[in-house]
Amino acid sequence: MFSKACEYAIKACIFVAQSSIRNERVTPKQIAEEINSPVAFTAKIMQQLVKNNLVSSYRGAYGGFEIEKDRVAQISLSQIVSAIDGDKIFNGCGLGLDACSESHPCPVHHQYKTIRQDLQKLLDSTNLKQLALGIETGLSYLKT
Amino acid sequence: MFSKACEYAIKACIFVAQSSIRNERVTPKQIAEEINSPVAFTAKIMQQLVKNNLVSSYRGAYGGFEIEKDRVAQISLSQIVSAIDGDKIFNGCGLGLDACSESHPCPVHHQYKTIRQDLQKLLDSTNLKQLALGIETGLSYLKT
DNA sequence: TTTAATTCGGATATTTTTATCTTATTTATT
DNA sequence: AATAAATAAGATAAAAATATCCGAATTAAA
Ligand code: FES
Ligand code: FES
Repeated sequence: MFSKACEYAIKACIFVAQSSIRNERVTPKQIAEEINSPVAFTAKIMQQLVKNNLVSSYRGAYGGFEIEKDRVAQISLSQIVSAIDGDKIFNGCGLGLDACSESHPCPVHHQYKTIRQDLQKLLDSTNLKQLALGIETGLSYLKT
Repeated sequence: MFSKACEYAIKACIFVAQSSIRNERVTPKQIAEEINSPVAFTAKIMQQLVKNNLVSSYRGAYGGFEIEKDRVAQISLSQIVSAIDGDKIFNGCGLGLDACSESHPCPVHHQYKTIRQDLQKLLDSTNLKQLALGIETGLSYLKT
């Protein structure tokens, strides 16, 4: 469904969000530890998230990554997925035709469209605040 | 969502089904032509489908691939997807945790579970006969 | 001003997926 | 028996995804 990079990105964002709510910046090392991911690869992904304006970074001592508190509830999963995996998942053809279209549909178009829309709705309506809260209250987990 | 191999497999199966209904066997070359895929790679995928008993193959002159007419309506997309991509898509964690579980859920577990189930229902309830008919009647297309 | 801690960027390495090539084997027809 | 047409199987290649490494730039604090 999502690329490994995207899975890491989502989990990383949740952890950063959770920390940011507590006014704490975090380093790639801390993130990797918390979400059980390779450090350097995670750092690369964080750079992409910064470029896409989903996460803020601060260099030097006492630096690290954070998400502005006010924005935590505004950042949806779909934004993160788009930033890392692009939007093929939201508008691409399920069978890999060059484009998904009503006028030249693939055999599974009608079925697939529904799933795709449901997925988008879901990712649109799920934000980092909700997810961070789930972790905070011990209802869900970022690693095994 | 699906791997390239799986996309090819689904399209190939639809074409083979359509041909089988007309009592015609098809070669990898014909399949590749029809679904716009690399021949040799497609041939490899056909082998996997044969191993998984979804498609029958016949060597030698007048050989090729076919699906027993009676089985066309019994073969669902989920069987094809399982054969090529495995069942991670049906029961794996959306964020890549080792296992998806109610007692140790990832942050998106509840949301993701719904999508996953909807997808499975859909793939379970869609069979090759329906899809081949769509192609046959010009309602859908296997390539751009 | 030095130091330590940090992100950034580019180069490189490894693994997986996608794709190709080549040879062997099977089979119907001639 | 020979031939031609086909799948099977294994080796190899190319591309993409995943992962690592290292040096440069930045920054707060000592
Ligand atoms: S054309 Fe394939 S999903 Fe729309
Ligand atoms: S634990 Fe992640 S989807 Fe169920």
